[in-house]
Amino acid sequence: MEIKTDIILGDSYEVLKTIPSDSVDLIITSPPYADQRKKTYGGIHPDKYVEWFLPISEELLRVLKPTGTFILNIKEKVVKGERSTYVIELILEMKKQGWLWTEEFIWHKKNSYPGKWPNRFRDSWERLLQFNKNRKFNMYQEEVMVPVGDWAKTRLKKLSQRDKIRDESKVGSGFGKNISNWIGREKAYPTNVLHLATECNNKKHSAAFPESLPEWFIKLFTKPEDTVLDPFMGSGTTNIVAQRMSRHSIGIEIIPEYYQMVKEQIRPVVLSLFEPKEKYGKTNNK
Amino acid sequence: MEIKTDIILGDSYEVLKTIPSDSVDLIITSPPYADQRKKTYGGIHPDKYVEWFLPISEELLRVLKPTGTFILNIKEKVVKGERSTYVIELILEMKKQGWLWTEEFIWHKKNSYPGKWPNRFRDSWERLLQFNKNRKFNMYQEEVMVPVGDWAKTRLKKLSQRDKIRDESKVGSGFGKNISNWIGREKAYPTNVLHLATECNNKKHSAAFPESLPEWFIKLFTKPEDTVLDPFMGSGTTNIVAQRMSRHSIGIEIIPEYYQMVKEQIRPVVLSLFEPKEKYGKTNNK
DNA sequence: GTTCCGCATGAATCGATAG
DNA sequence: ACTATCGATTCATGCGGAA
Repeated sequence: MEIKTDIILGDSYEVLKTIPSDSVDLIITSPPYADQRKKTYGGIHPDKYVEWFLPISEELLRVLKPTGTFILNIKEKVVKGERSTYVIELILEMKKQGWLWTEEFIWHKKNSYPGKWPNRFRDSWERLLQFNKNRKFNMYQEEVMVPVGDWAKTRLKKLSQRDKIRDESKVGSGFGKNISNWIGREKAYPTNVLHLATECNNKKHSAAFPESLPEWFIKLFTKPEDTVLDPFMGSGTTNIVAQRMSRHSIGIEIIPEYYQMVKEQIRPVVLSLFEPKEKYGKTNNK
Repeated sequence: MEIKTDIILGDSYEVLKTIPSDSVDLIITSPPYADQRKKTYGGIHPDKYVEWFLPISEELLRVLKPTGTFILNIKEKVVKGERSTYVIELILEMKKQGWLWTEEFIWHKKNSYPGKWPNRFRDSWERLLQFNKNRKFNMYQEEVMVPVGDWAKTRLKKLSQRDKIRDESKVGSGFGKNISNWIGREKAYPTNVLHLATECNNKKHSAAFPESLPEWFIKLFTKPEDTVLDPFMGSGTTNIVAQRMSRHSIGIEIIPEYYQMVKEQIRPVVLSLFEPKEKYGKTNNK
């Protein structure tokens, strides 16, 4: 079996037009946010964002298989003290195109960008909008069930006490948590809130998500040898993870520097296929 | 100093019209969601929801002080496998009324409703939309600072060793009740993600949100003797907390049973003021 | 007086069945 | 065809009773 990882240099909209209809199982991307990353993408003004994105989402709707899923990582920026509305306007417009707005996951960024402002706190979450073509789509829930170890850990952190306190607290009785409730349990289904830390080890690229993010959705929505697409590849996280997980993938990037960087990162992995199996090896240097 | 807690029986829109303009410092409410709580509130159809809410938000805009804040707790339900759009439509319409959509907090509900479905996970978050009249508004960030450090780790270790631990804090992430316990430690500002469990408390009536939720926003956006308004009072959580925190408050409720229940819960607390101090006594029987 | 175990119960959602 | 109701699924939490 050979996994094909197609890295394409060019404008997203133009390249998408060359991709066959109904050929992609999962689209996962983090497009340039409005007016962000000016140096690299030129920055799209918040007022023009929807207008700019709609032709692209139209093409994405075309290339996605009927059973496929589109995960859009996005967050509105603050303009003049107010949250912009381009994201929610985009949702409404994409529905008009025929997309189903199936779900909105929350990505809780544990280590959010530091800073202090007089009238707001640090922004530590982003939207992960799930869109589909049909009500029926492929979803492999068992693949992302949380194993005991991780689950118990996260629970333990938030655990308060095993000793109850009745009335000295304002909020009423304390927690009487029964440890046996989770010990011995093997797996549980996750929820629509994802707790992931942002990775800050990629100095070159301006806005990349952690590998665990595409990994989670690739596990959830695809099987090996399915095809994953990232129309705004950036540092190529999606494609690198997809290849490691034996999924075909396509990455589109307009900036030559990023394109080159990903190209070089992909190559050694391909070569390693001719060597003894090394599924999750350190062949790609992240 | 006497704290006034006004519990009013009646239709929200009608009662709001009797409240003076620019008189409220904080509005925090959780209106009946579309098609939810049918048994008690009749249920508003998703398609009619915006239309139903807009006259009310118009009045809320009038009664709020220029420096005040409106916190709206809401979440869209799933209809035919898709998320409804009435919440995002509401945001757009409220902006047309003159509201500023300042921020969106996420309430991460640790104990979300159970269930398993082929195409979605459990919904474990809700929106806490912040609206303002002006870009400048009152915000007392220091009041909600949370302790940082390794105390959680230490406690975790003790816990695993089955030592006796007394912990009056609700959770370690921004809603500790006895923050004074941690004076001397370093403190940090919270983020816009709140971690709270829903309270499944009284057998009779379920509270819309846990007490720590209004408590947090009351601390953040008001000072003692300010006025808090909840136009959909329900079980009166907001008003009970406001009174305990020495804020005047107004609660509006259309269901006589809830109205009566809150009335009875408020009275004993008021009376206790004439007795020796009993700040966090069992006067309110939750 | 503490700790542990069992159990009821939710601002849920889907699919099937009934009018 | 379109709404109304019901059963099944699932799990964190609070509480009562037992060890």
